[in-house]
Parts: sequence; structure tokens; C-alpha cells
Amino acid sequence: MGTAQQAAGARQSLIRESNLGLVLRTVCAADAPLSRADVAALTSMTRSTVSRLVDDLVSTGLLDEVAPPTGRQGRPATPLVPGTRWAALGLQVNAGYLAARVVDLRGRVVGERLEAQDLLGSDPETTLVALGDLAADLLRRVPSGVRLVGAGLALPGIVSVSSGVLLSAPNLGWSDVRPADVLAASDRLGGLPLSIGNEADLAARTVAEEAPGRSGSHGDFVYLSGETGIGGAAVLDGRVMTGRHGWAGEVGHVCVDPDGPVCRCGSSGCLEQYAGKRALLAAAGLPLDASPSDLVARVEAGDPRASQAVDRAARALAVALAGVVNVLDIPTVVLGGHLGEAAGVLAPAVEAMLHERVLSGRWVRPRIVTAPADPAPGATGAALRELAAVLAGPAPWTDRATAVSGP
Amino acid sequence: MGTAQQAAGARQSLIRESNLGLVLRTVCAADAPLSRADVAALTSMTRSTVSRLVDDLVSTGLLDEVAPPTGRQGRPATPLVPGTRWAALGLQVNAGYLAARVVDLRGRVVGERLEAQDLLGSDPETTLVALGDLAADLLRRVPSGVRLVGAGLALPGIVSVSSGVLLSAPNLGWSDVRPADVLAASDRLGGLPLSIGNEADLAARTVAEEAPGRSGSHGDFVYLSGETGIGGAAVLDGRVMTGRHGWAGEVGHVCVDPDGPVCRCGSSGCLEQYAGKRALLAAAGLPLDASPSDLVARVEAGDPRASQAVDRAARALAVALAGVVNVLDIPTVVLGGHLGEAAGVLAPAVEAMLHERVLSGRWVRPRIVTAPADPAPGATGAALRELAAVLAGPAPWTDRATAVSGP
DNA sequence: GTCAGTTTGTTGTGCCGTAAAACATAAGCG
DNA sequence: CGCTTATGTTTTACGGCACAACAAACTGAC
Repeated sequence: MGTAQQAAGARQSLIRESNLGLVLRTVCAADAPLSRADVAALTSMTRSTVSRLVDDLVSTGLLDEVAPPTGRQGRPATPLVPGTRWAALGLQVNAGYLAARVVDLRGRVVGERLEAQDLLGSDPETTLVALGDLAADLLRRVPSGVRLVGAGLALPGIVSVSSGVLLSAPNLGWSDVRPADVLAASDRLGGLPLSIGNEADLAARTVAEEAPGRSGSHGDFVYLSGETGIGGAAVLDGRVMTGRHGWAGEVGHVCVDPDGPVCRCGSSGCLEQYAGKRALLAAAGLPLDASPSDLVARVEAGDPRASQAVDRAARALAVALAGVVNVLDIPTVVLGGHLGEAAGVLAPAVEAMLHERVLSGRWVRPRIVTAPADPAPGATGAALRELAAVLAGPAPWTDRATAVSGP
Repeated sequence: MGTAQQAAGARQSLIRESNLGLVLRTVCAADAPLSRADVAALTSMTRSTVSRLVDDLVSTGLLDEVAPPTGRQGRPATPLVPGTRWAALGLQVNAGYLAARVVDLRGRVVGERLEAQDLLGSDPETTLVALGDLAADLLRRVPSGVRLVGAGLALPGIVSVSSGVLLSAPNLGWSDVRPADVLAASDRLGGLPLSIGNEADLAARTVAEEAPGRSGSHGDFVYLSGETGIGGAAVLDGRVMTGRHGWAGEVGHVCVDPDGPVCRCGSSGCLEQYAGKRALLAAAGLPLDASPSDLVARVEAGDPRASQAVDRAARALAVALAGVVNVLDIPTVVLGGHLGEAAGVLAPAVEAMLHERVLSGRWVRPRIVTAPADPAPGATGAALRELAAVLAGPAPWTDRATAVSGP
């Protein structure tokens, strides 16, 4: 087509905003508190410039100054840390539970509410209102003075992020739901804007950044979220690849064997039919409400049926992941959810087979690692995404004067 | 780990450079010539600012002013077009030919040399020197005054872009080759810096942008390059996704059936074993030197063996591409090379099967389209990549005074 | 205890690039 | 020929950063 794209010219204020964000991100990314001079050295800006930017950030509470250390020569530096006055709300609906979390700019979970509940076939509206109650209860306990920058909701299904519609969530039995409308109608979030996202995409974010702006141990990886189904996400250089419509990363429905069992997605031989929680437990002869650790125990006890189920799943994982690694050139795979719990018996076999099947395996050996155990990583990830918006461009936030929260 | 990343602070000169590039790209992206006032309107900058930026670009020849049109009211505008004084050299080595092209900033092929040659098992040094001769001959015919910004070489194999090493090219029988060193030693490129890239990645670029800075009809697509093997590339929002090491897009080695034939990559059941040129022709009972059009003719004539081979390939393509589409969320597939030539008999079947196998197929129907026929798209893509560096940031180029080329 | 040495943070000066508005230019049109 | 319209240029002002000098605060040695 060749139509000229709309792109705004850079004016002087942009460089201010850009540097404001750079300073904030630099402080957030650091392991130890940085002084103004440290930031200047890292960003190759002058101390005077950094100083003025930092002053702005401190006055809005995006950065905090802490007590100067002693013992070193020269004028004592003023250590800077991410502020505690800014936080975001993360929500999650899953087949087995509701979750609400508040995460602050330092990445600390300020407050949390979890509620186990079987939600397969539940009514979307009722469930979302219950989630709203959970959130409202949580928000009441948040210390006053904390500014909430937004709310995010992690959902296990196909989500249209831009329009805010959950198109389909088979494990909940939901389709065409607009959570923001439901929660706005019930007014439990106090006008906080709500965005939604895919559970795996958001859970992957908790691996990509251990705190807002601070990248995790892996910069590029494929995340596999073993909840009831198998969700997935691809992270490239710390950013979750969402794809054109936000549906990228559906590794669970990569075809492992075209002659394999029919999947409820309409295709056949999907990975989920081999390594999904139900498929795995059923193949091992375990009840559907058994836990992955039961499976691991059986395998370690020498149960041949369990071992066979695990082998079958490992083989399927290797085939599917090899394709993903070949296409994305990301040799690291992070296993979360039930796959993470079963990683002890799964990972070694998958890793070996991956090595054989990956074209570039000769030069970079594929690795499988396990995500830290967390009942609701999607909720944390949703909060992190909201906070990431602040880090990307703090300027719009420094203007707003009043806080949303408070008792 | 959370180490603070090195990021430079934005200084004032950056905004100049940024806007310089923006103006250049805006003009290049437009279908019709733009005036200074048009650019100002599109970029939301003032006419005065645009005017000064354009003056700089015109003085370096990155933009040309053409004759003002007549017939409209008001002071006649000065139409701007990409300059003809800037060009890049694109080279390609493939199993069947050598190619050299010079492409200018308007996307026109200024000069071209093609040489058919069987290069399987050839000596890398001899072949690259021959390519250098071809290029030197081509450069002699380039009009004087044309500035060459760089040279790119498209190679059919695993390439380490950053270090400039062709790690492995099975279809040439090459491994661990450093083309830049060979060509620098023979001094046939007159000191022009050479970068290398994967053939499919670069060929995909010719689909993504029909001219430097002017995007093609598809912004997001998976490109399948059917040369001797099957290469691939993923294009997201006009940018080729290269992956961590530059090896992304190897769709040819996605596993279609784990029990399928062994591939020379060490894996089994790779797509290439079903839809690769050799596999396809062999399955159809055609000689290895037959052309894809022969296959199409046989199918249309009702040859059952040919039809069966095509069906098998289509099935394999659907399985592999469904996985790719599920993971990347890119519902458009562009077929190039022999797959493009056979698209008439392949595409409809693949499209139908894709629709069934893609998770999001209910909302966005996957489409298969054909790339324009071109004997050496990699060469053009390599040149486009060099020119893209100029468009991304023209500032470094406007400083250099002297040209490289000339008779 | 005092003073040199050292590192940090702040204050003025100048340069540079864009915005805004007035002005100059070059057509068409009645 | 003057009016209208649109483009391109000039002038002035403002905001941002770099640079350099300065002030602040602590260590350590004599």
C-alpha cells in the first residue's frame, strides 16, 4: 500500500519525557540503590541534568531518597530507590481460583487475596462481581497515600487486548465477555481503568522482570503455562511478544502429530492432548483432581504407567518446542504451573530431545528451566504490566495530582 | 540478573537526527511526491522546521526536488522524492546462481548481474571471488556520483549476523565461512563494508517493503522461501523478526510428523521432507532438475502421483504453518520461490486446512498469498537492508562527503 | 584538630533545536 | 490589476541539555 504512517515529530518536551523515563528505569533496573552521580554515569548524562530529573521524580514519589551510607570517602551520596507510593492492581480469574494483588513500584506485593473456587461453567457476571468484591476488600487495606495507576486482569483464553473482550475461554466456559464493562457497572474498582490480558502472557512477565523495570534472569525465553490447558508466551529481549491481535504464544495447540487425538480447538494432535494436566493425569491412571506432585511421586516410585505418560508428554513437548525454537530462535524454555511442578521428571528428557531436534542446537544448547512456584502469577504479571506503562513514560503520571486509593 | 542496561540519555542533537530520519522516511513512504507543507502536516511539525530539515536532506542528495506541478491555486509546492544518488549493493549466493544488484533509494534496480551456476559442493573462496568479480563489473557500470552506502550478502543457511560468519549452509556444502574477509582480501568491493544475512530473512524484506521506507501490502506475515530447502522468516509490523542470534524463522525444520522421514538436520519429519523442492519432485516421480511448473502441469493434467505429492506437501505445510500461526499470531503466509510457483495447486488446500487448525481461525481467517516472482529476491532484500540503515538514521551519512563509486 | 583530598550535588552560562507568528513568494481567478 | 490561496522563509522566543565552576560533606593523615 505504501501509505505514509502517522508519526509525530520529536519536540523538545519529548526528550525531557524520554530522559525522565530513562532515569526512572535506570534506578528500577539496578540491584542496589543508585545515587544521582551513578545514574549520570550509567546514562552518560551530566550530573546537573540528572539532578533536575531526579528532583522531579522524587517530588512525585516515583523515586524515594533513603538514608545516605557512611564509610566512604567524599560527600555522601543520596541513594535512590523506586517509590512506594505508586502501585497497581492485578487480578486473575482461573479455572480453580480468583486472585487479587497489589504490587508496588519496587515489585513488592503490598496486599493479596486468593479464593479457591471451581469456575468451570460459572456465570461470567457473577464471577467478575465476586472478583470485584475481592479487589475492593483488598483496596480498603492498602495504606492511604498509595496511588494506583491501573488494574489488569489475567484471563485463561483468547483475549482481544485492544478492544477489551475475552473472546473465548474454554476452561471457564466463557465467551464474548467484556470484564471492564461488568466491573465498571458494579463500581467496585473506584473508577480504576481495567485492562485485560492473556494469563500466559502476563505470567511470563513475572519471569521476564522480577520487579518493575528490573529484568529477570532470562531475557529471551518461551514460557509454558500449565494451568488446566497449556498456554504459552514468547519473550524477546524482555518484552512479551503479543503478536498482531494479542494471540501469540499458543504453544498448547501446536500440532505434535496430525494423526493424534482430536482437540476441542477443532484441530488434532495438539500438544495439550499430551501434556495438558488432564491428559497427563488420565494417561498415568490418576484421578483428574490429583496434583502434579502425585504424578512425580508415582514416577519416582517406579510406576510404569506414570512413567509412560510422562515419556509421552516429554516427547510431545520436545516436538512442539523444537518447532517453536526453530521459528523463534529462543533456546530457553521456562515451565510454569503444573508443567513446572512436574519439571523434575519432564525437563531432562525434553531437554535431550530438544537438542536433537533444534536446528541451531549445535551452537546453542536449548535449556529448560522452572518458573518459581506461584499460585497466581497472572495477577502479578497484570499489575506489572500496568506499572510498566508508568516506567515507559512517567510524564503523564507526574501531572496527575490526586490519588485514587485511600480508606 | 537485574543489571542496569547501558542506555544513552537523549541529547538535543538526537531530536535533530530523529526528525531528519522522520522526514526522510515520510517522503519515502508516500506514494506520491510530498511537498514540505505535506510533510509538516503529516509529522505535525511546523513548516519552518520541516523546511530546514528538508534543505539538509536535499543538499546531501537524500531527497531530490522535482518540477513543481501546475494548475492548483496558491504558490506551487516543490515536490520531494527520494534521491537517486544513494544506493546499495545486494549480493546473493544460492545453490543455483550468483546474483548482484544495485538498488537506489527509490527502490529501483539500477543495475543487475545474474549468473546461473551449480554451487552445491563448491569452494567458498573461489565462489565468493567470482561473486566479487560480478559485483565489481556491475559497480563499474553504475553512473558516477552514486554513493553506495553498503553491501549485503544473502546466504542460504545459518548465519551469525553479528559476527559475520556463515555457520552452515547444507545446500552449498559450506560451513564456517567469513565472506567479508574473503571479499576484503580480494578487494573487489572497493572497501565497501559487507554484511551478511539469511536468504529468507532478506527475501521477506522485499515483500515487507516495496521500496526503501515504503511498506508493502502486508505488514505482518510469515514468509516461506522455497529454494532448494525451505527457509522462512516472520515479519511483524514491517520488521523481520531475526531472533536472539538471527536464526529465527526456520519453518523448514518444524516437525510435521515425529515418525516421518529423517532429515539431514538430525531431526525427523521436518516440513522440508514433504514440501522441499527435492522431496516434492521425487514424490511426484519427476526428475530432480524439473521445475515447479512441470509439477503444476502434471497435476492439472490429472497425474495421480503428482496430485498425491502435492496433497502430502499441502498437508505438511498446513500442520507446520498452523503451529507457526498459533505461536506468532500472524495469519498471513507469503509463499516465495518454488512454493510460490506451485501456489496455484498448493494454496487452496493449505488455506482450508489452516483454517481448521488455527486456534484463532474463527476470528481471523488465515490467508495464503504468493510473492512476486523474482530470481534473486535475497539480493534485493540485502540492498534494502543497507538502505534501511540510512533511513533509520541519516545523520551519520550526511556527514560523509565523498562517494565510493564511480567509473 | 585541622587541612588536604575526594566525591557528590547545585548553580550559572551558552548552545542548539523547535514553536509560533509574521513575512515573502508565486501561482489562480474574477 | 488586485484579491485569494497556499507554500516556503525569516525572526523571535522558549525550553532543554552540556559545560564549567562552585558549594557541600565526609575520610584520612599529620
